[in-house]
Amino acid sequence: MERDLPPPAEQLRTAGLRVTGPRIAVLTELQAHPHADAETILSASRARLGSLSTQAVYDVLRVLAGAGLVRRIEPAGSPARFETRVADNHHHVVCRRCGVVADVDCATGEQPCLHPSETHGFAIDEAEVVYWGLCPQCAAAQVS
Amino acid sequence: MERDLPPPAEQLRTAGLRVTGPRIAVLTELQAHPHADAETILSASRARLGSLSTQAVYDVLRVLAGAGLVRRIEPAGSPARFETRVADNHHHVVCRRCGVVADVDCATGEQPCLHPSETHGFAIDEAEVVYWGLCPQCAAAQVS
DNA sequence: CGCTAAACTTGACTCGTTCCAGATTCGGTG
DNA sequence: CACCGAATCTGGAACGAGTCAAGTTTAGCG
Repeated sequence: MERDLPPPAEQLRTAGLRVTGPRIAVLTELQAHPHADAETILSASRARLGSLSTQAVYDVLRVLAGAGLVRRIEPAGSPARFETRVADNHHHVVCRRCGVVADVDCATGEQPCLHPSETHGFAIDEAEVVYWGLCPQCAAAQVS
Repeated sequence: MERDLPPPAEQLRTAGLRVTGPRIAVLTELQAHPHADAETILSASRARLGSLSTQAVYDVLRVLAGAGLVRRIEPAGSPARFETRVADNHHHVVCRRCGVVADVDCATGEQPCLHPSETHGFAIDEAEVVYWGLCPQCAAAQVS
């Protein structure tokens, strides 16, 4: 499931971005723990570097998202989460109870539902699918 | 496109909810202007009633959503929006630029993408699809 | 018609995130 | 290897959206 990704420093250089400690720390952390929110990334990266400011993390995440190195997802009722799987068209399952997120490969090939029946004249460029349900742990907890 | 809905008071009674001014005002406003956010609903309902507290609107919306009379949607980067189309399985197109929302009927029948390739053991009960793009107005504005 | 739980009011407050301004550090080109 | 501008820091204030808590009103049953 985890593909080999180029090391963070190389990713940054390829994207034409400066290679800095905070950026490497954030990218590394995100590759290790996908779907983390800003606060989680902050504390993990801070531990990794010794110190790191809140703004630095938000700045870095915005830059990385702008460069296409990370993707920002915002499930309803949850703070924004980030992931490094960007190239492939995949979707997410979100647990209604604990909010945990898992990746789901696209059900119907490449661009799945990108062609709705009627578009109202919109120029559509992305179809985002979120599956809602209960993760195994929460489902078990609910029964008992 | 707009189906005949029972009047708000009747909807409330049928759902076993008390019939109050704020609830009728919110439902009426929402039927007239789907995809409105809480703030818009608040000011419109306030105008309709003379006065209405912020909290009342959030309370009413939560109760109505809980009773299944309205549906809450939260496109990323936008405050929560509400609509009265609840029974049918339909999705939304959201404009990246201005945030306007439009309804889209489900492309592939009843429960469209409700069966992803791999569920990671999740008990999935809903598939939510959001199409991202540009509305006709914003697309035109971008070209010029 | 009167009671009571449900609904509403008011106002303080949380959370996640952004912005601001100036001081400082640091990556990478010349 | 020195410089320059981008990146980051400190820390603060501010934001929008929504919630909590405690007191007051009211719908609707009996």
